[in-house]
Amino acid sequence: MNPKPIPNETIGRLFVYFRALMCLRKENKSKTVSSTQLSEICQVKPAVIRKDLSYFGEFGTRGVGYGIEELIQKIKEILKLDPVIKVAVVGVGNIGRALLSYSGFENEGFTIVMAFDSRAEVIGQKFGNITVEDVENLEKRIRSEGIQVGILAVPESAAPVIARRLEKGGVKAVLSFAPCQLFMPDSVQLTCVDLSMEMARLFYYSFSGDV
Amino acid sequence: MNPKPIPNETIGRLFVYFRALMCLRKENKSKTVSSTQLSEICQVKPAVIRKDLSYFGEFGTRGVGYGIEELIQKIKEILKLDPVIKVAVVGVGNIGRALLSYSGFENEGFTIVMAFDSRAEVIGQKFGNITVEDVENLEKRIRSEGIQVGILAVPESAAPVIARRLEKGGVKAVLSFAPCQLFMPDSVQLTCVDLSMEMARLFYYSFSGDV
DNA sequence: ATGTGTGAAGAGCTTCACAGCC
DNA sequence: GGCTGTGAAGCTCTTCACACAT
Repeated sequence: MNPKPIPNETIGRLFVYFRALMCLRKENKSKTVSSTQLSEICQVKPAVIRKDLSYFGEFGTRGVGYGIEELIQKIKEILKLDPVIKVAVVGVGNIGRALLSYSGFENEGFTIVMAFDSRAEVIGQKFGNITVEDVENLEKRIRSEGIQVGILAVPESAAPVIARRLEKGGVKAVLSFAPCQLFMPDSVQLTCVDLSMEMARLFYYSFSGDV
Repeated sequence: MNPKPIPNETIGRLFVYFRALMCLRKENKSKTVSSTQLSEICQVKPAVIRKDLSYFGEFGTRGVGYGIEELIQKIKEILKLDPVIKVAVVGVGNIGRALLSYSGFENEGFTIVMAFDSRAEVIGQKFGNITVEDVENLEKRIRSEGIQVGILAVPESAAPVIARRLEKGGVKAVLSFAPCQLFMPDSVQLTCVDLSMEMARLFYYSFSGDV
C-alpha cells in the first residue's frame, strides 16, 4: 500500500498542469506561477491544483507560487514522462497514421518508435523515421526492441488477438481504440478510448434537459 | 433538479451495456439476459449493472433477468441514441478520415452527415456519401442543416477559433481531439479526448510500482 | 431456486477554510 | 499583503446484503 491514496483524476490533471507549464515556460513571462494563475489556464480550481501537487510533496513557496521549471521537472518525474519509454503502434489505418504523424508527443514526454500492419501495401511505408513492419513478427520485434507500451489501432475484429500478442510480447501497457471489451491480465495496464461512448455521453447531456 | 442524481459514470456504462446487448441480439441465443451474464461481457459487476438500470426504472423481471430487445430500446431512449441527430466533422486530416470511414457509428445510434476542411485539395473529396465542404461556410451551413453536434479534428492552432464558430453555428455539443483547453459557454457540452493525457496516465500506473 | 431492486454502509474525491510561511 | 499546504466536512459513486418477485 502507498503512503497516501492518490486520486486517479489527480494523475490526469497533473498532465494538464504539465502542458500548461510548458506553455508558460515558452512564453517566459515569469519564473513562477500561482495556483490561481494556473487555474485560469487549466480550468481547474486553485484548491484542487494545490491539493493535487501536495500529494507528492511541497513544491511551492508560500506567498510566491510554484517555480515553473521546477514544477515541470517534478511532474515529469511523477508521471515518468520520459522519451526513453518505447511505444509501438499496431494498425496503420487512419488512426494509426494520425498518431504517427502527430509531432506533439515528443514535447509531451513519449515517443512512438515502431509501427506494425498486416497489409502488404502498408508494410514498408515510412512515417518520419519509422518504417511500418509486418505484424507477423510483432511479439519477436517488440520484445527485442524493448517496447513497453502498445497502441491498438486495428479493426475491432483483430483487436482481441493483437491485444493478446502485445501482452505476450511483454508490453506493460496498452492503449486501445477498438470499440470492444478486451481481456487483459492485471499485469498489463489497459485503457480504452471509446469514441462512441463519448459521443453517447455527449448526447445524453445535450438532449436530456431539453424542451 | 432531477428526481435522482445519476452518476456520470452510469451514462458511460449504459452505452457499454447497449453495445453488449446488440451483440447478444445478433447471436440470438436467448431473449433475456441476467445482470451476471452481462457482467461477464462488460466487465462490470452485476450489482453495478442493476443499480445503473434502476435509476431509470424497473426494466427486469425477478427470477428471470432483462429482456434483451426491451432493454436495447430503453437504453436508446435514455441516451437519446437516434440517427436523426446530426453530427458534423471539422478537419479532415487523419482523425477526421478515421471518423468518416468508421462504419460502426450507425449501429451505435448516430450519423455523421457533414465534413469541413480549409484545404483546397481536400474540399470536394467524397467519403461515402459525404462531400467535404469549405470551412469558410461553417456557421451558415451547420445552421441551415440543423447540425447539433460538432467533432473538432483540426490542428491545435485552429481549435479555439473553430470551437467558437461551431458554437455560433448553434451546436449543442462538441467532441474535441485538440490537445488544449477550450473555453465554451455552459450551454454547449464539451468533451475532450486527450490522447497524450491517457498515455501519461498509463505511464504512471505502468511504471510506478516498479523496480 | 433464481435473479431483480434498493436502502444503508463504505470508499473515494472535492471543497472549504484557515493556519502557516514568505 | 499574497499564496501554499492541509485537516475536516461534504458530496458522489460503489459495494453489500437482503427483501421481494417469479
